[in-house]
Amino acid sequence: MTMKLLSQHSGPADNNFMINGRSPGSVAEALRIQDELRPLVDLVGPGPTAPATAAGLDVAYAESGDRLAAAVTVLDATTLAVVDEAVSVGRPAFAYVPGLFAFRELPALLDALDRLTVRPDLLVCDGHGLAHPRRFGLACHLGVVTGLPSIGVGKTPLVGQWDEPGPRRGASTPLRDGGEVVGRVLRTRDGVKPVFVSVGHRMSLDNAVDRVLALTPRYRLPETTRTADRLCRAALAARPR
DNA sequence: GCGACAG
DNA sequence: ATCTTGTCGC
Repeated sequence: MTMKLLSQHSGPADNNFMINGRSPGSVAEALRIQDELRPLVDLVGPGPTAPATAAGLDVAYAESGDRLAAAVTVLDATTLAVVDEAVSVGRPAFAYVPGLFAFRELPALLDALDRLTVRPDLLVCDGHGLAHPRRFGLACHLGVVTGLPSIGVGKTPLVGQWDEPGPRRGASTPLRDGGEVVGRVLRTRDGVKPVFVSVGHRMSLDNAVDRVLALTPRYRLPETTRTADRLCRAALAARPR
């Protein structure tokens, strides 16, 4: 039983997704919030090895850039069938600033999460977790705020250096930044460009890599991300202008 | 000072 | 993120 839910939110004012219940009003404030929340990240995990469900989260923007749709899809982790989904249409809550990306999409994503009827066992985010300049990317932020285990899967790097992984699915190399391993560069399919996997919250890196591979039976990106991507794009198309 | 820079 | 034309390959 797939539940489709659509909501409208007016912007940052009605979203309590951080310590004081509103979006930051400046870069300085956003940085301060990251500093406050970062210690709350659970780096021990190791997280669920056999989650019943896994959620994909993604956001699509209108060409004007003044409107967005955030989607969450919950998949049966074994069959990869969608068992629940929700969308929220709204406004970007913050300017796009690399390193502060989460503040832009978090309100809408949390709004969508609130509308799910199923509480997922794992969040798979389209963006980095610990592979972030201050070790607090979108996946960490989402994990801390929801309390759910989370993984970051980025399509392009934000920080770090790495060696090219082998050409076959499953090959991976460490992603290093500032003398520490912050993620893994993972080949999810034979011969395709690798993705950047990092821990978000309540997960070990090894488990995160395993979960991503389990969610990637056919394409470069996890099925969770693909279903969420289609959903938010459809939501925008359904409400043009 | 000059680039790089998730989505 | 989104725009954008063709091209290569299954």
